[in-house]
Amino acid sequence: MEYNFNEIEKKWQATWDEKGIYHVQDNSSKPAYYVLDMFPYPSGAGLHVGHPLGYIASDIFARYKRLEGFNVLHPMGYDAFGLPAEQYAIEHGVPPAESTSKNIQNFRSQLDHLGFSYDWSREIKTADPHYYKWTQWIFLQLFNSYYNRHENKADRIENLIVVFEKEGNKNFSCPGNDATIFSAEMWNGFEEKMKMDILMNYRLAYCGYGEVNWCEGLGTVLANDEVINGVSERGGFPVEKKTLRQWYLRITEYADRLLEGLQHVDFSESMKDMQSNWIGKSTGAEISFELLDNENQTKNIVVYTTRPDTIFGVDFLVLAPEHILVQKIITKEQQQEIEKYIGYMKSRSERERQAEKKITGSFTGAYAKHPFSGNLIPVWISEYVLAGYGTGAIMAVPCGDERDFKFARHFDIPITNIIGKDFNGEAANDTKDAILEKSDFLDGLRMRDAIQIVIQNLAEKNIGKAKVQYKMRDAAFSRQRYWGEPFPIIWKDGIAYPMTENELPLLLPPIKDLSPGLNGEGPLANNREWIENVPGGGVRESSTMPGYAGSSWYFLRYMDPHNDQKFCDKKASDYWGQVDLYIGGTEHAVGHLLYSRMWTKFLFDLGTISFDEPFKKLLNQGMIQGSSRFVYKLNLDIENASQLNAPVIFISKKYADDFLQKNIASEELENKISEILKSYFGNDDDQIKIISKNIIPIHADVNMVDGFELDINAFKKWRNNEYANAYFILEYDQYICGAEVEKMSKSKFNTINPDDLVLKYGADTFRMYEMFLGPVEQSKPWDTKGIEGVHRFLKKLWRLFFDETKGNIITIDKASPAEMKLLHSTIKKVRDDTERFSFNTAVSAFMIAVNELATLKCHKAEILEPLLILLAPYAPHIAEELYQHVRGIQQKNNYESIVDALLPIVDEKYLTETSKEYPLSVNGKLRTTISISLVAVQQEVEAIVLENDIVKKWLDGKPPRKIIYVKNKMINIVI
RNA sequence: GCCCGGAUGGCGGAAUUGGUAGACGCGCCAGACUCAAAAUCUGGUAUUAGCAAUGAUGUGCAGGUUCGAUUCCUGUUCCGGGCACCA
Repeated sequence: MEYNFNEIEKKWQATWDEKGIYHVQDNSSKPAYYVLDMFPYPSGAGLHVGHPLGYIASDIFARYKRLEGFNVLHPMGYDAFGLPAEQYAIEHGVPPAESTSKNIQNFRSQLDHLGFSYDWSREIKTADPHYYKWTQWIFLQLFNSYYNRHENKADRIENLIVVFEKEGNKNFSCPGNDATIFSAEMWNGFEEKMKMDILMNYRLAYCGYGEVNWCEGLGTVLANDEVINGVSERGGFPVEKKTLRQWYLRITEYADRLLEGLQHVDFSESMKDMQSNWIGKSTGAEISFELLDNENQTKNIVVYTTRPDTIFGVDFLVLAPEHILVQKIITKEQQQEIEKYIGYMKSRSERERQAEKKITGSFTGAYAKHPFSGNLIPVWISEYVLAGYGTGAIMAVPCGDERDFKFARHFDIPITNIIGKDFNGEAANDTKDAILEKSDFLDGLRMRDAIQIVIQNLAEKNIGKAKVQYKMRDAAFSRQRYWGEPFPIIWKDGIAYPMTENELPLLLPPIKDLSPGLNGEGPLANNREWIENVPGGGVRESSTMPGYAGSSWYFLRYMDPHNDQKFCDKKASDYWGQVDLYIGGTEHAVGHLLYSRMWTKFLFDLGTISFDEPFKKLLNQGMIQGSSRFVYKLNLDIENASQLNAPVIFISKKYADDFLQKNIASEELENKISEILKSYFGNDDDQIKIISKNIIPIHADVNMVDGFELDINAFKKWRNNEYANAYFILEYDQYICGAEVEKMSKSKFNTINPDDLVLKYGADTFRMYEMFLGPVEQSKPWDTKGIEGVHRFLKKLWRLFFDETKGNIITIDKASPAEMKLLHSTIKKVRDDTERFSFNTAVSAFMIAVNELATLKCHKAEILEPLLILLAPYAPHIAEELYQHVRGIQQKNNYESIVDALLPIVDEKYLTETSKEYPLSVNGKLRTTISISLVAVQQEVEAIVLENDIVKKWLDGKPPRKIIYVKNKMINIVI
């Protein structure tokens, strides 16, 4: 009987499905465990071998936990809203709903071939109204909430209104605008519109005007993390700043908790670093500098600094060019120059400013007074100060800050040195450990220690205060797009009114025209019927929510996916709790992971769930890169090219490399080329003059290349016989391709479709091979070659059960101690490895075990049955097939799936030996081996060793200099 | 520029707490079976000297700590990822 993996896998997938074996209930006497994959965006390209890596890892772990006796929640769904479907609709006229559902079907069938244990009854799609009803509901909760800074949690906006009516906002400063201050009487006297505008500045989901990343190419606004080097992540269109009405999430109110929460989750250090860098907390002080004003009334410039200790080293102030005060403080003499500078600055794109860091700036003519010394300090403007961070103004300390130093140098501003010999006059020194000089009351203090003293002093004089700043901004939450959740908001007289819960879901209307609306509005704005069809008057919000809206809470929905009364019943979320293991790529480090952490904290604040971190442990799978192959096409520029077409010639790697390096063809290559030209042009070869030639590497489909050797016949047929008549210059009778590791993508012809591999080797082989490739967390290029090795292993396993001629060879003989030892050491190794996510070494352990059993000719059910259960998470189909076979042999014929089996446990008694040979070394140098009982304690070991004849001889009567080390592995004597 | 991670045979990688470096797999070499091929099996495979036993060298590079370092420390080079005028 042969290992017919296709048949076996089909059979068991159908059986498991039929019996609903992976459906889990929300209550069980078993402990709960939640294993989650980052759900995919169902792109049209389908799955390539990179996608399943994380899914396989999570499936192994879910199955493993199930065998350990846990009630495991392991669901899957689709992040179905998003830009690509809309782009596709614009280009091909297929409605996004249609293409998305087609892509989902395709994804599903690909996933099904791999034998995953998802509970598909819990499948969710973010574009499904039953789902986005609750996305809209959560948005309404955010809209109807503010952040109570005293209690450090979100609270209903009604409660804030009650406070305003009683005492104004003196205890609840406005997060959207510091300058908003009012008393109870003022509040009660405000018009409705005024009140709503003020409340908008408190809401956790709010609408405001702000500079946004506007992408003309996509006709929409992008989040910071969707912009890469000044162009859009998708499409690569240029992105510019534009002021637009936008919805935002006030995530900055959660900055501290998002930072603090990182200490309680098991994320990799680099992931935590990325998040905390993104949040970018810095502590420092705001300091107010009084302006020495000429005409207008006196104004203050408030700067933000993390280094108040350097206050006496301030040589000038710098404002961001966009700073509101700039226009008010410039002197007549400087007016022209400043305007020229601002004009210049506006001409510079974001990209230019990032690319070339020029030192630019202009003097305003104004001076400020130093808060302590009273010295006059010139005020400058410069683009290196950002309007959006801190107060948009800084105090420049050239001796301590590199940028300030360069600026001072460039504009010949005298530099004050407050750190003596620690400043060499050539470069700034940002140390905190220098002793301060020329610093009045700070003289002689270490800078580090001076910080608090300065802040205290400033506070007493009421000219400054300690201040914490964050780099993170509020998250832009609206898109001028069609394919997203509509906002449940009605605009009436410039006021945003939330819809009520029972009006949800607000359905996304099907529309044909997806072109952008006027004035930066989305496509929905063109659908007047929908926009204006509002009972009670008003118009609907025309923008839609961004891609991350639906993905910020989906992990909660899986716990209670069909509930139409609540987004998730608290009983269900209490039972399942946090996601125990979350697997996905690092690319979501600062986007999705930060937003879902915020939403979870918010829902926790509302009391709707009992945990405020969504993911207990995060495992980042590495990317599987493509290993691209190149062929080298020779471009010939020949005389009379108008009449003659040059032949298409491909050059093997050796010659091409040589050519590309030296930029000139070797004699050997020249000869080969002229040979081809001769045969191509026949007798006319005298006429052919090559003017120039160069080589262009082009991607060849990796599926036509074996290792590095091109299958020339397949290549000729490629792309409708495009190169059917091409010539090939070979090396050693082979065409050798160039290679490079790149991201896997269709356009690079380096994608490998898992379906093909599953067909050829089976899902079990594929699963194990992806794991065997290396640590899950590591990125690595795909290489199909090694898959044979894993496949051989499974065939070998099969032959432990079936012989080609004899058929079944399983026996119910008693196992020998050696066999038991092998079994239990394998159980131990595999369990340890699986628990620490070292799946590659676990696969190795299986290989060693099977090799050993084959050598021992061990076909005993007693050994093989537990081994199969152990293997089931990795290779579920073959394990189930053989397991049922073994149980049949043992006459346990009632069907019980291996899925319901219990994982074998390690019996230490088979692992311990009574004595062990230890290597014995002298001064680290291996000398001999010595047999010592494992139960011996340290003193005994010493005695045994010292009694050893050889050792005695070495020691020559003298005692050893150092104690003997036994570390379960070796013994060493130091003399 | 800053932060984080990494570097081990021809290749992917292993070495879990400082303790016999190179497990396992690929590839390659030789052999068995076969008319032959495939499949399968057996042996070999870091470098170097040697017929061999064996010796020397060896985990990017230069040092250090230690009886002993792929592992810890200092410096340095290269590669990958993230952030980027954040005061």
